Amino acid sequence: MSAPVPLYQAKAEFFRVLGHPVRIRVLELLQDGPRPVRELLADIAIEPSALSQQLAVLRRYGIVVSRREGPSVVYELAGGDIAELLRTARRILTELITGQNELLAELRGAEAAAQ
Amino acid sequence: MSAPVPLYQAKAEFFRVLGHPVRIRVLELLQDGPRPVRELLADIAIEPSALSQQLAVLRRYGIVVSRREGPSVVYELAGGDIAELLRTARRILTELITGQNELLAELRGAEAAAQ
DNA sequence: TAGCGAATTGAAGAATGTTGCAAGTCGTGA
DNA sequence: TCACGACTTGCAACATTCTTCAATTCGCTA
Repeated sequence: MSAPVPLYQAKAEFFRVLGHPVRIRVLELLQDGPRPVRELLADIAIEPSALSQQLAVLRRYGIVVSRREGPSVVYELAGGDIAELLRTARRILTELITGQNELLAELRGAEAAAQ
Repeated sequence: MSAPVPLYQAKAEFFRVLGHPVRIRVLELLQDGPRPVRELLADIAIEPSALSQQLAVLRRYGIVVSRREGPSVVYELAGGDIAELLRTARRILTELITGQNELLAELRGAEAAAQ
C-alpha cells in the first residue's frame, strides 16, 4: 500500500468525518433505510449544493454509498455497524450531558450559597 | 438551560472532539487506566504544551477528568462507555479499510486487464 | 523562601474546513 | 434533440482549528 497511515490517525479522521451537523443528520436519516437526495433535502433544510458537498465527504470515506435510480440518486449506509456507533454515541452523550447538568446544578447551588 | 442546542449538533461536536490524532491516542492510553501527563508525554512524542492543549479540549467536553497528585497531574476517562465507543469505531474502521482494500484490488485488476 | 520540575495558559500565524454561487452532468419526457 | 428537474463540481471568501513559543501557575524541597 502507498501510505502506511497509523491506525490512530485513521480513527481520528473517521471521527472527524462524523463530526459535522449535516453529516450526522444524514447518517441518522439513513439509519431507517436508503433515501433519495430529494428526501434528505426536504428533512435537512439547506442548499442542494451544500448537502451534496457533505454527501461527497461521506462517500469519499466509504461511509455511505450512492446509486442512481432513474432521475434521482439514492444514498444508503455502507456498513452495518454505523448505526450501532451512533447508538453508542447517543448513550455516551446522554451520560455526559446529564453529568454536566448535575455539575451545573452544584455550581449554581454553591454560587447561591456564596452570595 | 441557556442554549437549547439541537441533539444532532451536540453529537457532531462530540465526534469532532474525538477527531484528532493526539486526542485519540490519549483516549486509547487512558483505556488501560489513569495516567499522569508525564507518561502520556512519554508515549506520544509531542511538546508538553501541545499535549496540554488537547487535554484541555477533552476536559472541556467532560470526556476526561484530571486531578493533581503531588507534583504530577493524573488523567482518566470520565465515562465508562468511551472505551466501548472506541471499540465499535475500531470494528467499523476495520470493515471500511477491508472494503477499501478489496475495491483497490479490483481496480488494480481492472487496470492491469486494460493495459 | 528561592528555585526547580511539571503542567497549563495566552496569543499569533499557519493550515484546514465550510459555505455559497455559478457552471456543468445526467436522465427523461415533450 | 431541446429543455427541465435532480444533483454534483469548482472555486473563492470566510471561519475554525492547530501549532508554536513565551509567560505563568502550582507543588515540593533545599
